[in-house]
Amino acid sequence: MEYKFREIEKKWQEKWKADKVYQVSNESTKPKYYVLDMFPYPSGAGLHVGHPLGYIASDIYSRYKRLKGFNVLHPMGFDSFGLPAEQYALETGQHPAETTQKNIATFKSQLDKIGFCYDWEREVQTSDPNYYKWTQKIFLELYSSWYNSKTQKAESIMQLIALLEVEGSTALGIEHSAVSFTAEQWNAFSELEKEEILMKRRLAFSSFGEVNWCEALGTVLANDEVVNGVSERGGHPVIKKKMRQWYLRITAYADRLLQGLETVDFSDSMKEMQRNWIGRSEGAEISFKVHSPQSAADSKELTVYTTRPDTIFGVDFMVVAPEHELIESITSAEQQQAVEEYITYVKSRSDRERQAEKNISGVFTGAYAINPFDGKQIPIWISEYVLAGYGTGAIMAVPCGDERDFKFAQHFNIPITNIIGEYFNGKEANPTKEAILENSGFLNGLLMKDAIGGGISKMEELGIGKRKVNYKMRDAGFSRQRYWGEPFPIIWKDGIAKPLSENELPLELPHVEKYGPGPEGEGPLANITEWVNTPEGRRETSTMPGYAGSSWYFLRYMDPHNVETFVDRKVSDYWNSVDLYIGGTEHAVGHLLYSRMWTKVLYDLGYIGFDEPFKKLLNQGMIQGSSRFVYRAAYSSINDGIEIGLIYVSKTYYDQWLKGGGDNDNKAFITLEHNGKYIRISHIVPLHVDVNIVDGYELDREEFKKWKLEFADADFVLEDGKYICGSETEKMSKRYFNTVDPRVLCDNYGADTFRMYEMFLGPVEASKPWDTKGIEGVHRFLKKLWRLFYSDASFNQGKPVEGKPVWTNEQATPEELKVLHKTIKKIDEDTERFSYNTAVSAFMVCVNELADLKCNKKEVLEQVLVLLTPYAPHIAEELWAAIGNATSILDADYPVYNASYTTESSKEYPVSINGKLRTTLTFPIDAEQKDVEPVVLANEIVQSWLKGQEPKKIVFVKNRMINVVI
RNA sequence: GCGGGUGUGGUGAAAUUGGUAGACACGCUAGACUUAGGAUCUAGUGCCGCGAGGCAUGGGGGUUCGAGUCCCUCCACCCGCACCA
Repeated sequence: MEYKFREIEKKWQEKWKADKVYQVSNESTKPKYYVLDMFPYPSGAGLHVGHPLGYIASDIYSRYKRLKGFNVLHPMGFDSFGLPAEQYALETGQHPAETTQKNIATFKSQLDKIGFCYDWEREVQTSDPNYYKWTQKIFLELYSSWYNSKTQKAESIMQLIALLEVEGSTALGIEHSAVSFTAEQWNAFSELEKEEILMKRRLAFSSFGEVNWCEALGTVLANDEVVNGVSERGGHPVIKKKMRQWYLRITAYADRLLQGLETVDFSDSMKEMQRNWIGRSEGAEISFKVHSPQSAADSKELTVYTTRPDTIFGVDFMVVAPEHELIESITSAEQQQAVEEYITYVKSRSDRERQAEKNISGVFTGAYAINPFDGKQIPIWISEYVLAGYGTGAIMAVPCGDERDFKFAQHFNIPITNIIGEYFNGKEANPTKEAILENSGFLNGLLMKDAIGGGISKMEELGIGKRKVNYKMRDAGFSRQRYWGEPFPIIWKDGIAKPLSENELPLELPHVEKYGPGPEGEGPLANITEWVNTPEGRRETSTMPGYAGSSWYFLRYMDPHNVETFVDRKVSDYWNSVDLYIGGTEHAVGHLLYSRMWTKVLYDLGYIGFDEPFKKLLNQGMIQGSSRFVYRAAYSSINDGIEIGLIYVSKTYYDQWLKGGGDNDNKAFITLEHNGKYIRISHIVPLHVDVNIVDGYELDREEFKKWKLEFADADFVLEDGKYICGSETEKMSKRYFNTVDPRVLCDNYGADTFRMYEMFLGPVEASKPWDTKGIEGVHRFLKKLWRLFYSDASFNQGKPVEGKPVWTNEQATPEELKVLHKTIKKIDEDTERFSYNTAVSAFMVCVNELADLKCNKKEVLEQVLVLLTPYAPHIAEELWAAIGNATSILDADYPVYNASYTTESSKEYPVSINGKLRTTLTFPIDAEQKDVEPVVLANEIVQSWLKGQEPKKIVFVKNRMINVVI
C-alpha cells in the first residue's frame, strides 16, 4: 500500500471539519494557551510559500500545546482594509469589498489546504461592519478620554470637565502650565473655546499636520508613493501641505510603553527597536535671546533642546529646521532671498532623504542668538538635518563634540570653540562625556558628565532653561484621505467635532461610484454630498489607517459574535493576553506599539484586565525568492551571413559571453554550432522565467513555449541536451515570476510534506531563499515512515501486488526504545524552543535508525506518530487509525521521556594534541583523569606526536574531551 | 543618516553551557534492483595532497590547553524608519 497523501489529507480534513475538532470553547477546566499569527492583508496575488512560514510554526506549537493538555485558542482572520484594494478599484472600477471577498476566499482555500487547526468560527475581517463597529467604538473611547498625568492613566474626559469646572486649568497638570484660566473663566468659555481646550487633551484628537500633497494627482500620497520628491506614479511634484488630521496621543503612553517592555518576552533587538522608536532622552530646553538686524525690538527667543547642556559654552552656531516659525521674523534683508530659495528646496524633500543626505547644506538667517552666560553672539543657521518634529525644531551646535555639527562648521567655515582640551584634535568631533571642561565659564574644571545636572540647575535658577524629557516618538497620524478604511464616527458642526452615539454604530462606508480623491485633498468620501451633509453637520471624510483594525483584533477573536460589546470582560479574563504571537519584524514599531497602546488604554478604562497584548513574540524570517533566467540571444548565421534572429541559449553560453566582455560593449561575440550551422551571438539579455516551469535549473522547454505567446516558437541552444537557467536570489514577488503557490506543493507532495519542508529550511527567525527542489528529501522521509507500517507495492509475474501492513505487536528491544526515547527528548525540547528545523531532522534520524533496526513495532511507532502530529497531522492520524486507535490522535497523550532507556555505559572521547583532534578513545562513563591518563599516553598515535617528550599538561573534561598539551 | 539583523561545503543548514566543525537534507559521482524510473537501496562527497599531513566557519588581530561560539577592528549583504500592511 502506498502513501496516498492526496486521499489521506482530503479524508482527514473533511472529517476534522465535520467533527468540528478545531472548535474552541471559552469555558474549560484545562489551562488556556493563546497562539496568534499576525493576520494577513488579503492581497490579490494570493499566498506564496513565504507567507505560511509563521502560520506553520504557530500551528505546530498550537497542536503541541493541545497534546500537552491545554485549551488552545488559535484563530485566523483578515486585515482587509487597505490601499491596494482601493488602488485596484481605481484602476478597474471593481468595489474593494468585492475584490476583498474574492481574495479572502482564495486565501482561505490556500490556508485550508495546508491543514491548519484554526477555529474558523472565530474569523474576523477588519472591513466587516460587524467588526469595525467596534473599531469605531474604541475610537470614540479614545476620543472621550484623556491621560491624567497625576494618576498616570487614561480617564474619561467627563472627569476632566468636572475638574475644570472647579479647579480651572490646574486640573490639566503641569505639562500644560502654559495655559492658565480659573474655574470661573472656564465656565464662561463658549462651547468652541472649551472644545478647543479639550481637544488638546483627548487621546484621539484632531489637529493640523503635514501630508505629502500632489497637486497634479489632487491627492495625498503615502511616503512610499513618493520617490525623490515626486510621485511614484506619473512623476509629479509632491509638497508638504498642512491639513486637518486625526492623531492618537501615543506620546502620553511613551513611558509606560517603555516600562512594559521589561515585562514581555520579545527579542532584545525588537525591544531595542521599540526603545529607539520611542527615543526617550533626558536633557534641557534652553532659551536664547535673539539679536536680529531685522527687528530693533530683539524680543524674540529661540528655544533649543539639548541632551548636553554641559556643552553650552561650546556652542558656535544654532541650527533651526527649515519649518521653524521664527525664521520669517528674524531673517535679515540680505539673507531673505537665500533663505527663501533654501526653504523651497527643502519642501520637496522627505524626512528620510533629509537625514540620509551626506552633502551638507544650509543657509544663514542673518540673525544671532545671545549666549546667556557670556553674551557671545551665535549665528543662527537653517539646515535640513534639523527636523521640525523633534524637540523644539532647533539645536545648539557644538562642533567640537558632535560630528554633524563639526562637518557643518567646517563646510561653512564657522570658527570652532574647543571646550574639551586635548580630547579635541581639530580633525573630528569627540562626543565624550569624560573630558574636563575648559573655556566654559562657571563650568570650568568640571567633568562633563557631572556638569550636565549642574548646568541645568543653574539655567533653571536663572530662568533660561528647564529640565526636559523628550521623545523622538510623535503622536500617531490616524486619518487617511482614502476610501477603503473605517469611517470616523464624527460630525463637524461649527468647527466642533461631535461624536456619534454608540447606537448609531457602525457608521457604514457608503457606496461610491468613483474612488478618486475629493476636493482640496480630502478623501473620496467628500464627493458623496448626500452622505457628507447631515442635518447635524458635515461628516468627517477621512478614514482610519490600516493599523486601526489591527490594534485590537486579538481581543475580538476571544468573543467574535458578541453584539453587546467588543469582548466580554469574563471572556477576556479567561483568555487574557496572547501567549505566543508570531509575525515579521517589519511590524516591530508600527503595529506592535499601536496595539500595545490600545491595550493600555482599554486596561485603564477597565474594559480588560491586562495591559500588554502579547506576552511572547516570535519573529519569523522572510523567505526570499529564487528567480530563474533564460538568456535571449540575438544571432546571425556565419554560413550564409545574413540571417538574424533570436535564440535562447543555455547558461554556459551566457557565462562564456560575459567572460568575453559581453556585458560592456556589444562587440563581444561567441560562435557556436546550432542545427549543423554556425551562428554568431553578439548580444544576450537575461529574462525572468516562471520558476514553476523550471525543474531545479533545467527549463521545461515545452512549458516555456506555452507560457507566453512571444516564446511559442522559441529555439534553444542546449548544453548536454538540457536548457540550464541562471538563478538569483530576489524578493519573492509576482513581478519576478519567482512565487510558488503552496497549493501546487500540497498537490504534488502533500500538506504534511510542505509543512515539514518549510520548517526544515532553517530556523523560523532566519531569512532564507526558497528552493522547491529540496522538498523531495522531506517527502522521502514521510514515505520511509510509511514503509515502517506498510510494505511497498510490487510486481509479481507482471501483476501489481498491493503493499501489506507490516507493523507488529512484538515487544520493543532496548535498542529500539533508546531510539524512541532519544527522539522524544529531542522533539519535546526542540518544539518547546521553536527549533523546528532540528526537530524535523531528529524525526529523519529516528526513522532512519528504526528502518536500519527493521523496527515495525507498534509500541514504538505509535509514540513516534504522536510526536509527529503537530508537524504532519494527516499522516499521523491516518497511521494512528490504521494501527487500531478509535479516537483522534489530535488529543492523544504526549509521550513521556524515560531517561533509563538512553543512559550509556561508556563514552567515546576525542583526544586532541594541542587542541587538534588526532584520535578517539572509549572510556567508561565514570572514568576519572587518573584512569584515562595512562591509556592516553600509551596510545600509539599520541606517542607518535609526543616523540618521547613528556606532555606539559593533560586536560581532561569529564564526558567532553581530552587534550594533550605538548 | 539612524536603528536592527546576517555572513559556516556546490546549496539549505547543524553544532542548546568555550570542548570531535559540517548532524539532517538537496545536489553531484559510482553501483545494485527493475519492463520502466522522477521508485527504492548501497557506497562516496568541505578544500589541497599519492600519502603522512596541511588548510578551513566573511577579512585581520586578541584571550584560552582549546574559539563558529568570547573581546577588538574592518568588510559585505539584507530589513525597517512613522500614509504599504
